[in-house]
Amino acid sequence: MSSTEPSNQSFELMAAKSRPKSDVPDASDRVSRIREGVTAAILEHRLLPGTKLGEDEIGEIYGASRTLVRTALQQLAHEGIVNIEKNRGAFVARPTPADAREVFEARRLIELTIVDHAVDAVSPVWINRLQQHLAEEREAEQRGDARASVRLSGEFHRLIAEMSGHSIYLGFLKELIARSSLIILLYRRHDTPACGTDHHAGIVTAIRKRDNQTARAQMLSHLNEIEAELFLKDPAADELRLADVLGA
Amino acid sequence: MSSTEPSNQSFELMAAKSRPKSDVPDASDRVSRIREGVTAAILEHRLLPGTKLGEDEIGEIYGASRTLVRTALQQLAHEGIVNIEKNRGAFVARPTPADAREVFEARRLIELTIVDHAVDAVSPVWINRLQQHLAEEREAEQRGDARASVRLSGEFHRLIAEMSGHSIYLGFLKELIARSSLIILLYRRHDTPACGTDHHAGIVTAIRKRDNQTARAQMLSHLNEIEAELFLKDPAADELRLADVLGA
DNA sequence: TGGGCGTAGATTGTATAAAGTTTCGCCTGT
DNA sequence: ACAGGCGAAACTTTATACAATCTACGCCCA
Repeated sequence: MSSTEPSNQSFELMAAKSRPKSDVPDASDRVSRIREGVTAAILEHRLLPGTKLGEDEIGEIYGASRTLVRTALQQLAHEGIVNIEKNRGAFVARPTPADAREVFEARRLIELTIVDHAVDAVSPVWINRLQQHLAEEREAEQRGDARASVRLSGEFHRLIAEMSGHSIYLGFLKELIARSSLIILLYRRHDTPACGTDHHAGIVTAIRKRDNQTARAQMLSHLNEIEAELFLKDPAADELRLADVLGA
Repeated sequence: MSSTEPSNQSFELMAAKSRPKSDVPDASDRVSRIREGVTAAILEHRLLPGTKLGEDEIGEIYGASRTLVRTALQQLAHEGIVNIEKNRGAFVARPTPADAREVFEARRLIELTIVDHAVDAVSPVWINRLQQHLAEEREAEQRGDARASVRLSGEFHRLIAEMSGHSIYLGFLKELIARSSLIILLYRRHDTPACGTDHHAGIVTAIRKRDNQTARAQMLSHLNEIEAELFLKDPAADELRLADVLGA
């Protein structure tokens, strides 16, 4: 369970195992399919905050009944990237600036600790996987594929969390990364240069050298830089301000 | 949203608002009712790890259809206190010693930070509420009410998290507290003296004095003491060892 | 007598239908 | 012309029925 090698995910194993004879190939876990599809869309900035996620609509896309769609949406709501309003439906979450500050504070706290564990767990296999990931990031960046860049940038942090072997931190960080993606989409300043890949490379180097202090420092400055690129004033839409001032 | 006063929870407001005419008094949110009922049972050590949570069974208890029960169980599974096995059903989670170590490490990390925020947010209203809670704890302890003691002990930590005004830490800590309850139930050494109330009082005193360092130190030693009372060797049941060795 | 196989019962997974709520358009009255 | 209210459509929520799967008991055979 706390395997530190970059092994296959457990749910993949379970999926393969529990597919005995059904003629539908994806019968393993269709709700996971939906959840990961929507999550990927959010991480790649294809789904914008506030977008309505109708049950029929999604169900038709994935060929699933609303029962399955509903469970997937509830899981996403628990992860904080979807808001479910009673009798209204599910919407892509719209984090407030206050949420954004909380998310980044939590990321600093958790990811600095994760980096420590990652340094302890360093191995050739992991270094290999990290550098392979860096290559993917660079390639997407050169290709100008913004969507892939955003997604890979988040996956880098998740990779280090997996490397730490700390499943609780990993779960927490998954949530924080997904919310960060929404936050960046909402509040990033207009002209943002290619972010992160160099920082990521520096973090990997420090981890490879088992340089605890440098790795932490690099991660901290990386997160701070991301947050510094944000403009955390009241959201652009005026309705939001109204909702904040009057309602909750 | 980030109100630092001990106000009512937002969902309670929503519940009250969306109860216009229904003749059923508990119409607010029956799935929450189920979820909180089961959670309370776990926190009070009435439900033991491994207990089967049949859908029909729970549905009959709460007078709800399986649809709602299923929703509640899925939420609990996401919080890590219930395991759902495909085509087998839901069971109260049985944390491994490795899980226990992760939970307490995460609690140390998060609760030390939460205490800092709580010191910043100190106010007469909050001090009042904390001391009122301490009184409840002492009373339950004198009364010899073990179940109430366990529950209140967890609620103390949640209270400080609410005081910090950091909703993300609060959500994380809720999960960790619930899992801690299961861990303590599974791994606590036989003879355990009345735990915690004195520590809790010390923490409140330090917070009241805005003594940052002392508050952190008290919280740290408190958590360490709880973990020290645990015997984190392989679980009593041998099947568990088998499952760990062979399966995952 | 012990083990393997098959069927029956029970339980969960999924889909569909009924019920309740919200929203939007239209119509009427001023 | 505009404000307010009524009504229908769309959607979510909840319940129920059906299908798939697992567990357990009993029978048969070696």
